[in-house]
Amino acid sequence: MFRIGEFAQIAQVSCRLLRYYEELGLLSPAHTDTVSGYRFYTARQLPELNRILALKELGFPLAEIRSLLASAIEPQELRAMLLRMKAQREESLRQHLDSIRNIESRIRQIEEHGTFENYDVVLKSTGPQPFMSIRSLCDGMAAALRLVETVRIHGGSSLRAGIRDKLVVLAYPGFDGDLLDLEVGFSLTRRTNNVVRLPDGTSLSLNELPAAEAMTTLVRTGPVHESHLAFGAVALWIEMNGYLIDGPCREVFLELPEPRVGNAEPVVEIQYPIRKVA
Amino acid sequence: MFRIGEFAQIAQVSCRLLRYYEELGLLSPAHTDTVSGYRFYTARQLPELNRILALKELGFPLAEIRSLLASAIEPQELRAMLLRMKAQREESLRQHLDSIRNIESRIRQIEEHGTFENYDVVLKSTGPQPFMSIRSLCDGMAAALRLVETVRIHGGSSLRAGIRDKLVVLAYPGFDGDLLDLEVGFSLTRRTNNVVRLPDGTSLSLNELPAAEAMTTLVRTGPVHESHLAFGAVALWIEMNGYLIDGPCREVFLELPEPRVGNAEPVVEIQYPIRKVA
DNA sequence: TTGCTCCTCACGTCACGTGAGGTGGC
DNA sequence: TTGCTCCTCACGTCACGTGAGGTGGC
Repeated sequence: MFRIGEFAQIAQVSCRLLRYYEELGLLSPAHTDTVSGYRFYTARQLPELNRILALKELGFPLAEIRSLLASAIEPQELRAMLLRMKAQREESLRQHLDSIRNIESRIRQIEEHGTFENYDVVLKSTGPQPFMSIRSLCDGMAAALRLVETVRIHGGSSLRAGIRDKLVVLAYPGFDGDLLDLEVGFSLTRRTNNVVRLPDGTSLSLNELPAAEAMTTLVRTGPVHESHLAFGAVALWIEMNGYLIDGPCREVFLELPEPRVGNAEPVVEIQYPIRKVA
Repeated sequence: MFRIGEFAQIAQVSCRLLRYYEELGLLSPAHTDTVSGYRFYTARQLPELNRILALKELGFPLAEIRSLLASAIEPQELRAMLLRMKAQREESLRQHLDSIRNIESRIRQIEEHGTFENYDVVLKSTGPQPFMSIRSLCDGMAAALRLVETVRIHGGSSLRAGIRDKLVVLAYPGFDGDLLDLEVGFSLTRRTNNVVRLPDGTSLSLNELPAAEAMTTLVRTGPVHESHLAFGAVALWIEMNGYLIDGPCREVFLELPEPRVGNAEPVVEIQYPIRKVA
C-alpha cells in the first residue's frame, strides 16, 4: 500500500491528478482511511493508471476513457475510434504545417522589406449571393472608374436600401494591356425584379456572385494609385502559403468615397477565391 | 458605420468575439451609443481587426497581441518572436508525428492480435539514485531467482526502511544462452555506509543507478513464465514508436512476493532507457 | 515539539460559445 | 404590434496547477 505521494512519485504524476481521477470515477484508491481521509493505493493499481495514461496519450478525453474502461468495448470498435483519432491528428498536422508556412512568410517579409507588412491577409468564405450587375470591357483605368461611378449612382438610387448590399467589382482575367474585363454591380440581400437603367441605354441584370469556399481577403484604403501595393501583398501571400487563385478577383466597397464630406477615399476589401496547390 | 451584427458578418467573426476584444482593450467600437449601449464600427476598423486576427493566426495569445499593438515594436524584435513561434510549432509538429505513430502502433496491434494490448507502455524519466547492489553472472533463470531472493532477504534486514527504497534488478546485455549478467540490489533514498553481507561471503556495494532522460515503462504482474509477453510488448512499442534501447533493462519490484500471505506474485515495473532513433 | 504529508475547498487557465432575461428601433 | 437586433450578465469548456488554511502521524 502506498500513500498518495509515493504512488504519485512512482507513476510520475501529480497528487492532484490522482485526486482528480478519483473525482471523475476513473481510478479510486484501493482504500481510503475513514478518519483521516488518507488515500491508499496498491501496486496493482499502477497498471490501471497506466492504461488511463496510455489512452490519454492516444488523444482520448477523460470522459471517453471512463466509458471505455467501463464498457469493455469490441476491438473492432476501438480500431474505428483509433482510426478517427489518427485522422484528426493528421488534420491538425496539416494545419500546423500551414501555420509554419504562414510564420515563415512573415519572417521573410520582415527580412526582405525590413518591416512588418502593412496589409493583413485573412481567410474567409462566402455563399452565393444575388448580384445586380453589368459586365463590360473598359479601355483603361479612367473608363473603369467612370463605369463604377455610373453603376454606383444609378444602382444606389434604383435599389432599395433593404435589398442593396455592397458595390462589388469583379475583374476577369484574360485581357492584356489597358483593356479591363470588369463586372460591376451591387450584391443584394435577396433577389429582386427592380431594373437599374444606365444613361447610355444599357441596364444591370440579375446575376449571381458564386460561392467561394476559401478566399484571401485584404482591406485596402487610401488613394487608388497605391492599390498595387495591396495586390502585391495578396499575391505574395497566396504564393508563399501554397495556394492558387481560383476565380476572378472581387473588390467589395465597404465604404464608398463621399467627396461631399471630404472623404474621397473608399475602403475596399480585395477578395481572391483560392484553392490549395495540389 | 456598421452595427455590431453587420460588422461581424463582414469580418466573419462572432459578435461575442467583438465584445470580448473590446473588453480586452484590443478593439473598441468607433462609437458607442450612450443610451442603448449599441456599438458602432467603421469600415476603417476592419483592417485593425484583421491585424489582430492575423497575429492570432500566427499563434500569439491575445494578451501579447494587445502589447504588440500598443508598443509598435522593432521589426527585428518581431522577427525574433516569430522565430520562437516557428520553433514552438515545429516542436508541436514533432509531437503530433509521434502521436500518430503511437496510434498507428495500437491499430496494428489490434489488427494483428485481434485484441487491444494488455500492457500499457508509459514514458518516464528518472534522476540518478544510490544503489546498494551486487553484480553477478548467473547460469540460468533458477540461479538468477536465487540471487534475487538472497539479496532481498539480507538487504531487507540490513537496510533501514527509511533508507531502503525498492528491489531492482539490472539486466546487462552481452551474454548468450543461459548466462545472465545481472546487478541486483536496493535503490536507496540516500547514501549510507551500511554493509549488506551475503551468506557466501560476498557483500553488496554502494553504486549508482544512472539517470535516464527517457524510459519506456510497463508494469507486469503474474507468474514469471509469462514475463516474456511483457518484454515482447515493450520491444514492439520501442520499435514501432521510433526509439532505440539505450541502456540495461531495469526491473523494479513495486510489490515483493509474500508467499506467507498467499501472495506469490510480485508486481514489477520493467524499465528500458531509450533514445529517439536518429 | 517540529517537519512532513495529507486533507478539502476554490480560484485560475484561454478564448470565446451559449443561453437567460430584457430592451430599443423599424 | 411583431420581428429583429442589440444589450448585460454569467456559466461552461478541459485537465488539471496552485495556493489557502487546516489536520494527523512519526
